[in-house]
Amino acid sequence: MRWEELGEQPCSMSRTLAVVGDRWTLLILRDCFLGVRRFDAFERRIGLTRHLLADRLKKLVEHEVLVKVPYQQRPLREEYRLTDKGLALHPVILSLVSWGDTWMADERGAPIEHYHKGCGQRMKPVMVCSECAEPVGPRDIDVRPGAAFGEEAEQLLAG
Amino acid sequence: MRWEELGEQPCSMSRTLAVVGDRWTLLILRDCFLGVRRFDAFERRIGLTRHLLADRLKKLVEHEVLVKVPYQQRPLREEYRLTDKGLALHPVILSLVSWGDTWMADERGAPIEHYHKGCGQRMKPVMVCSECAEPVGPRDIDVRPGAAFGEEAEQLLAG
DNA sequence: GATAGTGGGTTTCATTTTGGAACTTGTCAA
DNA sequence: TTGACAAGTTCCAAAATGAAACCCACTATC
Repeated sequence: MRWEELGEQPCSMSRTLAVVGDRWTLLILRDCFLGVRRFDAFERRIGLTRHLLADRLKKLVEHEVLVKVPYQQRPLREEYRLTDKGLALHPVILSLVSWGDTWMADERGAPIEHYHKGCGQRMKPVMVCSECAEPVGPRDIDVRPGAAFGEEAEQLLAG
Repeated sequence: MRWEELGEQPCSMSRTLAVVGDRWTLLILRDCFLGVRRFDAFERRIGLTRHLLADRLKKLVEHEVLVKVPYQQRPLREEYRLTDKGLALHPVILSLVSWGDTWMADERGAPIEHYHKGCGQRMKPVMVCSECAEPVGPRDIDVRPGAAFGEEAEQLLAG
């Protein structure tokens, strides 16, 4: 399967990965959430080639995860900012970082610590149910084909 | 930067991506959470080549995200199961799927619906603070270099 | 007014990674 | 004896990546 086909699958995960399922893309987004906005800042921080950086940024703009906003005229210079669609990826970044903190830390502990501005304490993100606010684990969720996806989804679930 | 270097960065996100930052790997993990365990089931459902599937499964086993468990002798057949480390990736999968449900759905709506076994309702996952249980958004978190990472992290944050 | 620097790219080309398809191995069943 | 099944491995062409050089519009410095 190719990238293009991936986005056409009847699966929200495949469609999401068609947009962000690439190590560089996710590192770019991590930096966006830390406030990085300019081409050369991404390049220096992430250490990927200009070639790929240009390509990934273009794709993120096409998918409306980022927008180019001019910050100076003559010469025209534009920076990249998260859209609402992009900001909505926050839980993805947060859960990736949190897993790394817990399972990939070396003897020195987590490289970066997260503090919740609301309560001031050092925190970890926790996933809860939108309806009853209880934490949700791997065994707590029932997956059912969406209304309009009877057949296709049956097949997927039948694997 | 190469894959190998990625895992050595003083960044939990990089380290996580060194393990799961690949579209195939994440699709494999999605299926694991749906109960898929066998080589040929992954192959049929995901549509990737046996070649790559073997490679990705091997890496996931090396990183202790999956374990091989025999389910029959003569001929020896083994299946792949999530370890605790692997189960801990649930929030990652959930947040990826949830983003796709919201931002990549077509006119037919989400392909799969999630129901919380605890309360029986259709749900979305929400990220909250482990300390005060309030939802956390992109602007609600302060990021500070971990105790032992003063210099390295300063550099990263300075970008 | 020549020279160097900055920001944001594009081009070129060798090296890696993928995709596709066929082949292997151990075992059972017809 | 032939076929099927599960879980891989091997081979080769096509696509993606990494490294480095080049380009362009301006500004600031000598």
